[in-house]
Amino acid sequence: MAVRLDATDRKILVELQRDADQSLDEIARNVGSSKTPVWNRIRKMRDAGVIRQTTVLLDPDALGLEACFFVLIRTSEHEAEWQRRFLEALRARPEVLEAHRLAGDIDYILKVQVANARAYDTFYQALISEVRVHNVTALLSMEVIKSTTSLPLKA
Amino acid sequence: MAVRLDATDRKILVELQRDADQSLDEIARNVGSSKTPVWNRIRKMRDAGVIRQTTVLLDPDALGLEACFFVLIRTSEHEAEWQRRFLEALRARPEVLEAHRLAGDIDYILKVQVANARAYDTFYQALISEVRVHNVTALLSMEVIKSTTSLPLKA
DNA sequence: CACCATTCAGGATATTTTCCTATATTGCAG
DNA sequence: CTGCAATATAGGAAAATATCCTGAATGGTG
Repeated sequence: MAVRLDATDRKILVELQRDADQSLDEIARNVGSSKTPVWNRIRKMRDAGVIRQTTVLLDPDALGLEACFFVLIRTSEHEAEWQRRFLEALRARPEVLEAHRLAGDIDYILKVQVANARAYDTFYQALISEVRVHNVTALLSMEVIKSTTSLPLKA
Repeated sequence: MAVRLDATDRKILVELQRDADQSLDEIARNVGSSKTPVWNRIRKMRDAGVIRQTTVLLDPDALGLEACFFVLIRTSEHEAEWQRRFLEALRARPEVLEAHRLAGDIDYILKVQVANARAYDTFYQALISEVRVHNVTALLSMEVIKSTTSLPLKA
Protein backbone atom coordinates (compact mmCIF):
# COMPACT_ATOMS: atom_id res chain seq x y z
CA MET A 1 0.00 0.00 0.00
CA ALA A 2 1.53 3.24 -1.16
CA VAL A 3 1.20 6.21 1.14
CA ARG A 4 1.29 9.76 0.05
CA LEU A 5 3.41 11.64 2.56
CA ASP A 6 2.67 15.29 3.23
CA ALA A 7 4.85 17.91 4.90
CA THR A 8 3.68 16.92 8.40
CA ASP A 9 4.46 13.25 7.79
CA ARG A 10 7.94 14.15 6.65
CA LYS A 11 8.51 16.37 9.68
CA ILE A 12 7.46 13.49 11.90
CA LEU A 13 9.90 11.16 10.12
CA VAL A 14 12.70 13.70 10.53
CA GLU A 15 12.00 13.81 14.27
CA LEU A 16 11.79 10.03 14.60
CA GLN A 17 15.03 9.56 12.68
CA ARG A 18 16.70 12.13 14.91
CA ASP A 19 15.43 10.63 18.17
CA ALA A 20 12.80 7.92 18.37
CA ASP A 21 12.74 8.19 22.18
CA GLN A 22 10.79 11.43 22.16
CA SER A 23 7.25 11.35 23.55
CA LEU A 24 4.34 12.00 21.23
CA ASP A 25 3.80 15.37 22.90
CA GLU A 26 7.38 16.39 22.19
CA ILE A 27 7.18 15.28 18.58
CA ALA A 28 3.83 17.05 18.21
CA ARG A 29 5.35 20.24 19.57
CA ASN A 30 8.34 19.94 17.23
CA VAL A 31 6.19 19.46 14.15
CA GLY A 32 3.51 21.95 15.18
CA SER A 33 0.60 19.62 15.81
CA SER A 34 -0.94 17.65 18.66
CA LYS A 35 -0.42 14.10 19.80
CA THR A 36 -3.45 12.46 18.18
CA PRO A 37 -2.69 13.28 14.55
CA VAL A 38 0.96 12.46 15.16
CA TRP A 39 0.01 9.11 16.62
CA ASN A 40 -2.37 8.30 13.76
CA ARG A 41 0.19 9.27 11.15
CA ILE A 42 2.94 7.20 12.77
CA ARG A 43 0.67 4.15 12.97
CA LYS A 44 -0.30 4.59 9.34
CA MET A 45 3.32 4.90 8.21
CA ARG A 46 4.22 1.83 10.23
CA ASP A 47 1.41 -0.19 8.70
CA ALA A 48 2.38 0.99 5.23
CA GLY A 49 5.99 -0.06 5.79
CA VAL A 50 7.43 3.42 5.44
CA ILE A 51 8.69 2.99 9.01
CA ARG A 52 10.28 -0.43 9.09
CA GLN A 53 11.74 -0.69 12.55
CA THR A 54 12.59 1.14 15.73
CA THR A 55 16.08 0.29 16.85
CA VAL A 56 19.09 1.37 18.77
CA LEU A 57 22.46 2.29 17.26
CA LEU A 58 25.44 0.96 19.17
CA ASP A 59 29.06 2.05 19.24
CA PRO A 60 31.11 -0.65 17.46
CA ASP A 61 34.27 0.30 19.35
CA ALA A 62 32.53 -0.10 22.70
CA LEU A 63 31.68 -3.67 21.68
CA GLY A 64 35.21 -4.42 20.55
CA LEU A 65 34.30 -4.37 16.85
CA GLU A 66 37.05 -2.04 15.79
CA ALA A 67 37.57 -3.10 12.19
CA CYS A 68 35.23 -2.26 9.35
CA PHE A 69 35.88 -3.71 5.88
CA PHE A 70 34.22 -3.07 2.57
CA VAL A 71 34.59 -6.18 0.45
CA LEU A 72 34.39 -6.09 -3.34
CA ILE A 73 33.62 -9.45 -4.92
CA ARG A 74 33.86 -10.66 -8.49
CA THR A 75 32.65 -14.11 -9.40
CA SER A 76 32.41 -16.17 -12.54
CA GLU A 77 29.49 -18.14 -11.15
CA HIS A 78 26.08 -16.85 -12.05
CA GLU A 79 23.88 -19.91 -11.69
CA ALA A 80 20.77 -19.67 -9.56
CA GLU A 81 21.89 -22.40 -7.18
CA TRP A 82 25.27 -20.77 -6.53
CA GLN A 83 23.63 -17.42 -5.95
CA ARG A 84 21.10 -18.89 -3.54
CA ARG A 85 23.87 -20.44 -1.45
CA PHE A 86 25.91 -17.23 -1.54
CA LEU A 87 23.00 -15.09 -0.33
CA GLU A 88 22.21 -17.61 2.40
CA ALA A 89 25.83 -17.53 3.57
CA LEU A 90 25.79 -13.73 3.78
CA ARG A 91 22.45 -13.55 5.56
CA ALA A 92 23.57 -16.15 8.07
CA ARG A 93 26.71 -14.22 9.08
CA PRO A 94 26.03 -11.48 11.62
CA GLU A 95 29.29 -9.63 10.90
CA VAL A 96 27.94 -8.84 7.41
CA LEU A 97 25.94 -5.67 7.99
CA GLU A 98 25.28 -4.87 4.35
CA ALA A 99 25.37 -6.83 1.13
CA HIS A 100 24.45 -5.52 -2.29
CA ARG A 101 24.40 -7.07 -5.74
CA LEU A 102 25.92 -4.54 -8.12
CA ALA A 103 25.69 -3.54 -11.74
CA GLY A 104 28.87 -3.79 -13.76
CA ASP A 105 32.35 -5.11 -13.27
CA ILE A 106 32.18 -5.88 -9.57
CA ASP A 107 29.37 -8.27 -8.67
CA TYR A 108 28.89 -7.73 -4.93
CA ILE A 109 29.87 -5.36 -2.17
CA LEU A 110 29.75 -6.20 1.53
CA LYS A 111 30.19 -4.17 4.67
CA VAL A 112 31.72 -6.34 7.38
CA GLN A 113 32.20 -5.28 10.99
CA VAL A 114 34.63 -7.38 13.02
CA ALA A 115 37.01 -7.16 15.97
CA ASN A 116 40.25 -6.95 13.99
CA ALA A 117 42.09 -8.05 10.85
CA ARG A 118 42.44 -11.58 12.18
CA ALA A 119 38.68 -11.84 12.67
CA TYR A 120 38.19 -10.59 9.12
CA ASP A 121 40.51 -13.26 7.81
CA THR A 122 38.57 -15.93 9.68
CA PHE A 123 35.37 -14.63 8.13
CA TYR A 124 36.98 -14.48 4.68
CA GLN A 125 38.36 -18.02 4.84
CA ALA A 126 35.01 -19.37 6.00
CA LEU A 127 33.16 -17.56 3.23
CA ILE A 128 35.37 -18.67 0.34
CA SER A 129 35.41 -22.22 1.62
CA GLU A 130 31.62 -22.20 1.51
CA VAL A 131 31.08 -20.55 -1.89
CA ARG A 132 33.48 -20.11 -4.77
CA VAL A 133 34.30 -16.54 -5.73
CA HIS A 134 36.67 -15.37 -8.45
CA ASN A 135 38.25 -12.28 -6.95
CA VAL A 136 37.95 -10.53 -3.61
CA THR A 137 39.26 -7.10 -2.61
CA ALA A 138 39.00 -5.92 0.98
CA LEU A 139 39.03 -2.20 1.73
CA LEU A 140 39.87 -1.39 5.33
CA SER A 141 38.24 1.64 6.91
CA MET A 142 40.73 3.81 8.76
CA GLU A 143 38.27 6.45 9.88
CA VAL A 144 34.52 6.81 9.86
CA ILE A 145 33.89 10.27 8.48
CA LYS A 146 30.14 9.93 8.57
CA SER A 147 27.68 7.21 9.47
CA THR A 148 23.96 7.79 9.59
CA THR A 149 20.76 5.89 9.01
CA SER A 150 18.76 9.08 8.44
CA LEU A 151 17.41 9.24 4.93
CA PRO A 152 17.14 12.70 3.40
CA LEU A 153 13.59 14.05 3.35
CA LYS A 154 12.56 17.12 1.47
CA ALA A 155 11.14 19.16 4.32
CA MET B 1 34.14 5.72 30.75
CA ALA B 2 34.55 2.13 29.60
CA VAL B 3 31.81 -0.27 30.59
CA ARG B 4 32.27 -3.95 31.08
CA LEU B 5 29.30 -5.67 29.50
CA ASP B 6 28.07 -8.94 30.97
CA ALA B 7 25.77 -11.52 29.43
CA THR B 8 22.63 -9.69 30.62
CA ASP B 9 23.80 -6.40 29.10
CA ARG B 10 24.41 -8.12 25.79
CA LYS B 11 20.99 -9.78 25.87
CA ILE B 12 19.42 -6.38 26.47
CA LEU B 13 21.33 -4.92 23.53
CA VAL B 14 20.20 -7.78 21.30
CA GLU B 15 16.60 -7.05 22.25
CA LEU B 16 16.95 -3.31 21.74
CA GLN B 17 18.60 -3.79 18.37
CA ARG B 18 15.81 -6.16 17.36
CA ASP B 19 12.99 -3.85 18.52
CA ALA B 20 13.53 -0.74 20.60
CA ASP B 21 9.76 -0.25 20.95
CA GLN B 22 9.41 -3.04 23.48
CA SER B 23 8.38 -2.07 27.00
CA LEU B 24 10.83 -2.60 29.83
CA ASP B 25 8.66 -5.45 31.14
CA GLU B 26 8.84 -7.21 27.79
CA ILE B 27 12.59 -6.79 27.54
CA ALA B 28 12.97 -7.94 31.15
CA ARG B 29 10.94 -11.05 30.37
CA ASN B 30 12.99 -11.74 27.23
CA VAL B 31 16.30 -11.48 29.05
CA GLY B 32 15.14 -13.20 32.23
CA SER B 33 15.23 -10.31 34.66
CA SER B 34 12.92 -7.59 35.99
CA LYS B 35 12.38 -4.04 34.85
CA THR B 36 14.55 -2.22 37.40
CA PRO B 37 17.89 -3.86 36.56
CA VAL B 38 17.06 -3.61 32.86
CA TRP B 39 16.29 0.08 33.22
CA ASN B 40 19.47 0.76 35.21
CA ARG B 41 21.61 -1.14 32.72
CA ILE B 42 20.11 0.68 29.74
CA ARG B 43 20.68 4.05 31.38
CA LYS B 44 24.26 3.10 32.19
CA MET B 45 24.95 1.94 28.62
CA ARG B 46 23.42 5.14 27.29
CA ASP B 47 25.56 7.30 29.55
CA ALA B 48 28.65 5.32 28.61
CA GLY B 49 27.93 5.80 24.90
CA VAL B 50 27.51 2.10 24.15
CA ILE B 51 23.97 2.97 23.07
CA ARG B 52 24.35 6.00 20.86
CA GLN B 53 20.85 6.67 19.60
CA THR B 54 17.33 5.35 19.34
CA THR B 55 16.05 5.77 15.83
CA VAL B 56 13.66 4.57 13.21
CA LEU B 57 14.65 2.80 9.99
CA LEU B 58 12.72 3.93 6.94
CA ASP B 59 12.11 2.23 3.60
CA PRO B 60 14.13 4.14 0.97
CA ASP B 61 11.80 3.04 -1.84
CA ALA B 62 8.77 4.38 0.02
CA LEU B 63 10.48 7.77 0.09
CA GLY B 64 11.37 7.65 -3.57
CA LEU B 65 15.08 7.04 -2.89
CA GLU B 66 15.42 4.10 -5.21
CA ALA B 67 19.08 4.35 -6.16
CA CYS B 68 21.96 3.40 -3.88
CA PHE B 69 25.54 4.00 -5.03
CA PHE B 70 28.85 3.06 -3.49
CA VAL B 71 31.42 5.59 -4.58
CA LEU B 72 35.15 4.81 -4.62
CA ILE B 73 37.36 7.88 -4.60
CA ARG B 74 41.05 8.33 -5.31
CA THR B 75 42.67 11.69 -4.84
CA SER B 76 46.12 13.12 -5.20
CA GLU B 77 45.38 15.81 -2.62
CA HIS B 78 46.38 15.01 0.90
CA GLU B 79 46.80 18.41 2.48
CA ALA B 80 44.98 19.14 5.71
CA GLU B 81 43.02 22.02 4.22
CA TRP B 82 41.77 19.98 1.28
CA GLN B 83 40.76 17.15 3.58
CA ARG B 84 38.91 19.48 5.92
CA ARG B 85 36.86 20.87 3.05
CA PHE B 86 36.20 17.41 1.66
CA LEU B 87 34.90 16.09 5.00
CA GLU B 88 32.75 19.18 5.45
CA ALA B 89 31.24 18.68 2.00
CA LEU B 90 30.37 15.06 2.79
CA ARG B 91 28.93 15.83 6.20
CA ALA B 92 26.81 18.62 4.77
CA ARG B 93 25.16 16.40 2.14
CA PRO B 94 22.28 14.36 3.49
CA GLU B 95 22.33 11.86 0.61
CA VAL B 96 25.74 10.66 1.86
CA LEU B 97 24.79 8.07 4.46
CA GLU B 98 28.30 6.72 5.03
CA ALA B 99 31.79 7.98 4.36
CA HIS B 100 35.01 6.23 5.31
CA ARG B 101 38.65 7.05 4.83
CA LEU B 102 40.39 3.89 3.66
CA ALA B 103 43.78 2.26 3.86
CA GLY B 104 45.48 1.59 0.55
CA ASP B 105 44.90 2.31 -3.08
CA ILE B 106 41.42 3.81 -2.82
CA ASP B 107 41.23 6.76 -0.47
CA TYR B 108 37.53 7.06 0.36
CA ILE B 109 34.32 5.12 0.02
CA LEU B 110 30.85 6.67 0.22
CA LYS B 111 27.38 5.23 0.38
CA VAL B 112 24.97 7.58 -1.36
CA GLN B 113 21.18 7.17 -1.41
CA VAL B 114 19.33 9.15 -4.06
CA ALA B 115 16.16 9.09 -6.15
CA ASN B 116 17.75 7.94 -9.42
CA ALA B 117 20.83 8.07 -11.61
CA ARG B 118 20.15 11.66 -12.55
CA ALA B 119 20.07 12.68 -8.90
CA TYR B 120 23.35 10.88 -8.39
CA ASP B 121 24.89 12.79 -11.26
CA THR B 122 23.71 16.06 -9.76
CA PHE B 123 25.32 15.08 -6.48
CA TYR B 124 28.52 13.99 -8.24
CA GLN B 125 28.86 17.19 -10.27
CA ALA B 126 28.28 19.31 -7.18
CA LEU B 127 30.85 17.35 -5.18
CA ILE B 128 33.67 17.48 -7.77
CA SER B 129 33.05 21.16 -8.40
CA GLU B 130 33.53 21.77 -4.69
CA VAL B 131 36.60 19.62 -4.05
CA ARG B 132 39.13 18.23 -6.51
CA VAL B 133 39.37 14.44 -6.70
CA HIS B 134 41.58 12.37 -8.94
CA ASN B 135 39.41 9.41 -9.82
CA VAL B 136 35.85 8.39 -8.96
CA THR B 137 34.13 5.06 -9.53
CA ALA B 138 30.44 4.66 -8.81
CA LEU B 139 29.03 1.21 -8.08
CA LEU B 140 25.27 0.98 -8.50
CA SER B 141 23.36 -1.37 -6.23
CA MET B 142 20.92 -3.54 -8.15
CA GLU B 143 19.60 -5.44 -5.16
CA VAL B 144 19.92 -5.12 -1.42
CA ILE B 145 20.72 -8.61 -0.23
CA LYS B 146 21.06 -7.62 3.39
CA SER B 147 20.90 -4.38 5.33
CA THR B 148 21.06 -4.27 9.09
CA THR B 149 22.27 -1.97 11.83
CA SER B 150 22.46 -4.81 14.36
CA LEU B 151 26.01 -5.39 15.48
CA PRO B 152 26.92 -8.97 16.31
CA LEU B 153 27.08 -9.68 20.04
CA LYS B 154 28.46 -12.84 21.49
CA ALA B 155 25.46 -13.97 23.53
C1' DC C 1 31.25 -16.30 59.45
C1' DA C 2 30.38 -11.29 59.18
C1' DC C 3 30.81 -7.19 56.55
C1' DC C 4 30.40 -4.29 52.68
C1' DA C 5 29.07 -3.24 48.12
C1' DT C 6 26.27 -4.46 44.49
C1' DT C 7 22.30 -6.20 42.29
C1' DC C 8 17.87 -7.55 42.50
C1' DA C 9 12.38 -7.81 42.60
C1' DG C 10 8.39 -5.50 43.48
C1' DG C 11 5.67 -1.43 44.32
C1' DA C 12 4.31 3.81 44.22
C1' DT C 13 3.92 7.69 41.44
C1' DA C 14 4.58 10.51 37.34
C1' DT C 15 4.50 10.25 32.60
C1' DT C 16 3.10 8.49 28.33
C1' DT C 17 0.45 5.88 25.10
C1' DT C 18 -3.82 4.73 23.26
C1' DC C 19 -8.26 5.56 22.01
C1' DC C 20 -12.67 8.14 22.13
C1' DT C 21 -15.46 12.24 21.14
C1' DA C 22 -16.60 16.54 19.65
C1' DT C 23 -14.94 20.35 16.86
C1' DA C 24 -12.56 22.28 13.00
C1' DT C 25 -10.80 22.04 8.36
C1' DT C 26 -10.57 20.74 3.68
C1' DG C 27 -12.04 19.37 -0.94
C1' DC C 28 -15.61 19.48 -3.97
C1' DA C 29 -20.25 19.65 -6.29
C1' DG C 30 -23.88 22.50 -7.24
C1' DC D 1 -19.66 31.40 -3.27
C1' DT D 2 -22.28 28.00 -0.28
C1' DG D 3 -23.26 23.84 1.85
C1' DC D 4 -22.10 18.87 2.28
C1' DA D 5 -19.28 14.99 3.07
C1' DA D 6 -15.00 13.28 4.20
C1' DT D 7 -11.07 13.88 6.80
C1' DA D 8 -8.02 15.80 10.17
C1' DT D 9 -7.72 17.98 14.39
C1' DA D 10 -7.35 19.11 19.66
C1' DG D 11 -8.24 17.74 24.06
C1' DG D 12 -9.32 14.43 27.58
C1' DA D 13 -9.99 9.72 29.99
C1' DA D 14 -8.32 5.26 30.85
C1' DA D 15 -4.79 1.92 30.39
C1' DA D 16 -0.08 1.03 30.00
C1' DT D 17 4.52 2.29 30.87
C1' DA D 18 8.71 4.65 32.68
C1' DT D 19 10.99 6.23 36.57
C1' DC D 20 12.52 6.00 41.02
C1' DC D 21 12.34 4.28 45.85
C1' DT D 22 12.72 0.57 49.36
C1' DG D 23 13.95 -3.47 51.33
C1' DA D 24 15.60 -8.24 50.35
C1' DA D 25 19.02 -11.15 48.22
C1' DT D 26 23.60 -12.04 46.49
C1' DG D 27 28.53 -12.33 46.01
C1' DG D 28 33.03 -11.30 46.97
C1' DT D 29 36.48 -10.35 50.96
C1' DG D 30 38.80 -10.02 55.26
